[in-house]
Amino acid sequence: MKKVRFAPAPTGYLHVGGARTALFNWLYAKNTGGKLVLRIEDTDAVRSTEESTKAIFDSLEWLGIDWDEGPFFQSGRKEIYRKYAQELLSKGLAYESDEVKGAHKAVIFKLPDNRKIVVRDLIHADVEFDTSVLKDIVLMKSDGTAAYNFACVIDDHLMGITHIIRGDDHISNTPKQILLYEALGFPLPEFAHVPLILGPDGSRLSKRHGATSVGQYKKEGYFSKAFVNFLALLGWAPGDNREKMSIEEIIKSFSLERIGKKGAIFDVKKLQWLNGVYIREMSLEALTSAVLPYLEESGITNKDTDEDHFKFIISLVQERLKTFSEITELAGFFFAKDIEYDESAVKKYLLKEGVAGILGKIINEIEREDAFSAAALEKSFIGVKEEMNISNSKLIHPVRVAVTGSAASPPIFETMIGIGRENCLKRLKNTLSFLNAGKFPFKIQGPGANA
RNA sequence: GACCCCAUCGUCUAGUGGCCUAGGACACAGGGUUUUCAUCCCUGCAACACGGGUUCGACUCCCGUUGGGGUCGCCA
Repeated sequence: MKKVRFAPAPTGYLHVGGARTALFNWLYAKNTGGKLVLRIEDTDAVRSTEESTKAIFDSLEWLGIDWDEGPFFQSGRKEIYRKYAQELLSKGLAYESDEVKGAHKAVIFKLPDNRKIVVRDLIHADVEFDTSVLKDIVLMKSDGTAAYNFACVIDDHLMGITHIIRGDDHISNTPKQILLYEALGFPLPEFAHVPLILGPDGSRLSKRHGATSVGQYKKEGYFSKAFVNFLALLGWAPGDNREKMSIEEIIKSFSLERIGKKGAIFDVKKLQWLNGVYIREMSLEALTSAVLPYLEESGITNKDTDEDHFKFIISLVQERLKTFSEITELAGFFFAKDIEYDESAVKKYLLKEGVAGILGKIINEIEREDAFSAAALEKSFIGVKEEMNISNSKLIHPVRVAVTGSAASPPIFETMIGIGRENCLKRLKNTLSFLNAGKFPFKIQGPGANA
């Protein structure tokens, strides 16, 4: 039985690189019918925090990654590490440091001279190191806790890990760990070092490239299934051109052999596209509940809005959404008390000859008609069009800007129905008075916003 | 700097010596549908880093160069 592990240090939120490592481990376990162990590497008492641990659990849960054993905390296993350190000490393979840095004496592993260590890696070929380029390995720190390479080796052995799947950045630790496996008399596990996730400039993905924590992507309104799908395709490919894959399909096709050796740049554009694909396939119910928190948070939901009406509005923007959070931008005007206008839309469609007259006419037509349906609206629009002898677009565009504040919206009749008769009338009249006053409440353009 | 890893379109990748005038997806550009936007459809753009070998034949194998990345903590 294969057994893998995910072993994050709780010194910050779950990084997307860590998330992918966790995912690959999880996928490997699922694919082979093996087990996944979760181990929290909190030997650094100063930097490890409970919040981080919690954030990691939250993110793993959001991603849908569960584990079969653990979580084990290294902070609770000090005695175990101490025992093995003592063993190496008494065998003469390790020595105590003379440097006094803390309450204890650090225990350090003495490296053999000029030995070649070959790391057999499932992703890379064999990688050879010479011990002459390595330094002695700290086993126990002078604060009495175990150092990474030591705790890692002992735990991986004691927990029965058969395959160590971890980031590429650990490859240079591996020869040291192999030496420790040997010294301790532990059998060697298999290693698979997956390439790192890179930022747009090709260097390791970090904060300066933008969002790096899984929590951030959740917050920005990405659907966990889309995110996982995207992550799986970063450095791994099924080999048959599939892009959108269900988690079951991914599990079924997953293999270590198909993981690439090259670092992969995190392409947010592709994530957005994939997220849009998932959103378009969501049920209205699911999408509505996914999107609701964003509307509530920005305070634009209208409590009077009934469920069906709400869903109707969601259905209008569903295919336009790339992330859940965009709902406020795309559907905010349906709920807003007073709309703000996009400056360039006003210039383009409202500040034109005859627009005031056209808006006045459509107000009349709508007021004269009791019904407020697509059919009724169409009748009103045709009425104005014929009476004023104007083209459809001469009418539709100004009305759209008048009722939404924007030049882009879902189809005009549905949009108006979503806004409601009274609100439409009110906005039309407001627009008319702004037009007369020559002054509009313009939307503040955020950075990157385009008219 | 030392050691290690990596190298196909801008990006993610397919490709394991002939199937390659190198395939798909994202992005981008143009067009159609929608008198808006989005969706959808069509078209286009665009790559084997370079130089040597090996071979009847190299994107695929070997060597070198260049470029990029990672690691060099009593952090993990």
